[in-house]
Amino acid sequence: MQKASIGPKSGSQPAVRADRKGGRTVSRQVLADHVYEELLASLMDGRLEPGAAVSIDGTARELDVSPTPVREALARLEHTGMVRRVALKGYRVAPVFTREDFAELMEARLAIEPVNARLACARLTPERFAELEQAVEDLKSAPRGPSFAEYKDYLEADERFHQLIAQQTGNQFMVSAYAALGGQVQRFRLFGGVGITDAEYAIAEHQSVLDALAAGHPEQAEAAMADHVQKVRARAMADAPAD
Amino acid sequence: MQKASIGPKSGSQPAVRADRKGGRTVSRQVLADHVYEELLASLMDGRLEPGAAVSIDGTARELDVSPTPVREALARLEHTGMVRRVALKGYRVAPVFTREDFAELMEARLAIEPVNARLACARLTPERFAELEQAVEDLKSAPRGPSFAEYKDYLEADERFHQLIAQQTGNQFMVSAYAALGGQVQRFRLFGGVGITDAEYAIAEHQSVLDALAAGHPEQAEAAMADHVQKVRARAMADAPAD
DNA sequence: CCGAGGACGCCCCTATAGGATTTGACCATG
DNA sequence: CATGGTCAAATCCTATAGGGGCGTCCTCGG
Repeated sequence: MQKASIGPKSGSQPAVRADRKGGRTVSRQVLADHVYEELLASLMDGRLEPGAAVSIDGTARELDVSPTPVREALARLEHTGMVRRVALKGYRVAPVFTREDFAELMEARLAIEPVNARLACARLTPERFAELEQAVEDLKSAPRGPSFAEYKDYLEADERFHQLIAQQTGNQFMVSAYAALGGQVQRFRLFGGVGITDAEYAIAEHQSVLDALAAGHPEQAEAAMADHVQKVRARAMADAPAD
Repeated sequence: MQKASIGPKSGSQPAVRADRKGGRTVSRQVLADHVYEELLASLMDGRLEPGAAVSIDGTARELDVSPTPVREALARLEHTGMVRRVALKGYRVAPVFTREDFAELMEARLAIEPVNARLACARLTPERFAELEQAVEDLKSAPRGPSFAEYKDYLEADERFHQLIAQQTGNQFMVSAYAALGGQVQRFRLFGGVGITDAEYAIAEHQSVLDALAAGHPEQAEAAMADHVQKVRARAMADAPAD
């Protein structure tokens, strides 16, 4: 192994590296975690396209690690639905969504996200509310060019908003239920062809949710979120190529 | 390695075994899958108690495999919430539920399962309905002794009923959303102290859901399921030791 | 044109080494 | 005698290296 990188002298570098951030040891990183995050980032920003093979050995070479941590990272990743595994054949990036997949995804979001909004309303703290406001601000100010790279920030803020609400429920199960969907939603935003036309309306809808939360009206927040998800679905079903 | 089991002569047995079931090759099993299922079974039927350490090396020795497939199995298992991992410290079986955890779990079920019942109603096929009926029958006929082992079948049928409804939605995301909760629910049934007193009422509630499905009334099915989950919560919160 | 054969790549798993942490015994001290 | 501290062994996590088996692709000869 050992490509042209900082080569340990004999393949026995310390198994663990104390990653430091801001001069303080954050939490000792394990190689598999690093691989996981690297793969996740590639998945989420479109570097790894749907259907592409994710070779264990290849990834290991690329990241200059042995296959074992890559296997572990992929095993975790599989559970998110972003990669699929076929025994003895390896991993592939999950295929693009069909219209049916998308409809199912939105149906699931519709079951979960309005409830999240309602629950979040009851437990909202000022700090968390500020974070939500920030996310909406970022949505408004993010550049929205025609290429993916140009509105990556927009997508990121969108995802962040929904994630924050899930976290705000204070319910670990709702958080992970949303997390399971959120990754897919984000991937769909990238590859499913959600147009930028989405943005103008979506911002207003996010604002409505935020307003309801600010006013402390759980039912209204729930309704606003349901409305948002339904409209996202309607817009996407209209825009998306009839596959 | 190599304990006193059917010993391959030099540590190079075929990496793959074509598992046969009913005379036909089902799908070639990978060792990691076997380990996964073994661990899952231990977790679900109470052999592995909450808080217990799940050593990689130890499990490997016990199942007579090398650590690598165990690592992979545990990595997948972690995402189910049944085991927790601390970097460089290893895996432990997730701790017992607190009252708060339980409340959160039921809140999440309340968000997801009634929706499942409603969706399932629309897409119910006769075969699947028969399976649901069977599950309720099994609930009624399962022995309900005082020890865990004696009403294991009861718990299994209970879990099966809810799982079938999730599958019946035809929505992959709802299936996995429920799956994420189902494992925890099952574990709580084992360790959380859901009494057998639960059974008499629960059977009637399941029957109500089934009736609504049979009648083809989605809203009624949704309401019946919501009612069931709420009552399960109420009974458990009353029974469970105030921890 | 086509089929056989070999080379390559990949998955899966074993064996094993290194570093860290815990355990337990043993000894010195109050 | 009890107690605390220290050092060594055991245990565990983490990661690497390597090998077996299988599929695939490319080439080369008919």
